[in-house]
Amino acid sequence: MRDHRSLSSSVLITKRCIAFRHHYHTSQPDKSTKKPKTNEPTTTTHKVTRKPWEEIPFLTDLKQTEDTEEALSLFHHYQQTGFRHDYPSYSSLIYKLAKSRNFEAVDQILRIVRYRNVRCRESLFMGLIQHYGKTRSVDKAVDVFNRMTSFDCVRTIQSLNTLINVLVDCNELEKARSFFDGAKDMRLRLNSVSFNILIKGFLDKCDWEGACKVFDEMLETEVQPSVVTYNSLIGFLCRNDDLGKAKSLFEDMIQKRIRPNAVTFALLMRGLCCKGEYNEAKKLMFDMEYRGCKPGLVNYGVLMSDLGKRGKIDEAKVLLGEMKKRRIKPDVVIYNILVNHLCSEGRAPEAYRTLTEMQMKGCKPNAATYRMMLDGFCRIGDFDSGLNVLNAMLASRHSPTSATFVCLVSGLIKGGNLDHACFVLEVLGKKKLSFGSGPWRNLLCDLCIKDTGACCEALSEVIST
DNA sequence: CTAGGGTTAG
Repeated sequence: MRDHRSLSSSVLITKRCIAFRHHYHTSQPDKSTKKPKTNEPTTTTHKVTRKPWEEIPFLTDLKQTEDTEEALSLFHHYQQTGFRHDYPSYSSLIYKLAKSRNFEAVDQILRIVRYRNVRCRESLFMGLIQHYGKTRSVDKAVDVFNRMTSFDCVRTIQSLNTLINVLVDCNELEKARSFFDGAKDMRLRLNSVSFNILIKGFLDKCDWEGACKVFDEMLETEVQPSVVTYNSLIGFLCRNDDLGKAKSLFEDMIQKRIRPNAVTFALLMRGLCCKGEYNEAKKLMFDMEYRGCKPGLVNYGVLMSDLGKRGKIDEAKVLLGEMKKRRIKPDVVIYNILVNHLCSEGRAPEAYRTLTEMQMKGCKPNAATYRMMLDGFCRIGDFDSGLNVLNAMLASRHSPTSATFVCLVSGLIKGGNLDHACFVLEVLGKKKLSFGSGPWRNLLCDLCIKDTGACCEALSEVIST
């Protein structure tokens, strides 16, 4: 019972935020809104630490809108009331639009930006290139890169690296290479990051030789390899069970006075774990400290996930205690390791306690945490708890996969909890999510056994949309 | 901007 409170209170908080936004919204965006009355509890409690840009009313409002259409109309509304937008306005809006994949609107705003001769920062375009990368729109990403100088923006090696990275991630290694080679013509100087990205590209294709060639090229052009360079290579070798070569690279970097960091050791530790040498890995963790490198979250993560994989979750929990003793604050990933393995072993209630614990420690669960937790409850057939997690999840603006939706609805129907099944279906409909006809048929079968009208209506409603 | 413990999607 106690566990449920923290989740439902977060629902309440969100509701308050919405109410607050509504209030703020309807008032006129002139100077009077900038300084709200002091007896308004919302504004005084919400903005204890106020960032400078939050003084700008448009940005304050924009920050609280989730819908892109709403964001756009807000933008135009401010403009009509005589508010003069400047770079912070444009860039925040563009970020928001790009994040929700509304690229037509992005272009539209960019046209205004160019028309008004607003000087743009490089980071804006880097963000855009990355967003196009996520949608695998390679050509659009290249296009942004080519056009950015026309926005009175200085292009540095950072944007080129961003583009090369997007190309590599989109499996366009040849294109990446040609931009890499074109750096000189753009009067940009390749740095270690550029090389590291290319090396990653070859390693992703399991082309060790290719990666080594780039590495040699790096040395020839006198670009110093960094820890990251070595970590990429060592990581690959450890993943592919070549610990011997990894160790010699490790020696190589020390000889070159490039200091290994916590990640380097984590990679080697993982290599050891993969070979079943957990104890050696743990020894290495103590050894690293001796070598002047403090163990961090990554290192504990390696050990904990290895224990988890082998079903020794309780030992992993012991490590959690060890971390706390050493004043290393566990983060989401560490908690997720526990939640993940607890759930897959059918220990969902325990995982749930872990989830509430992390919340109490001020560590916010993320999409993965909620997904694992919800799936975990579905797995053991505790659909009411699952529903509870779903609510918390929605309150923090995350969403389950449609497979999970199916599982949850089906379970609720079978348990005779038709009201809640309807609720979940409505959520599904609102999210405009859907799934194939197979799952629908199964749901209908479940329903037919129970046979009720209300849920049938909900079903057909979702089907029709 | 690059490496990394978990996971993760239309």
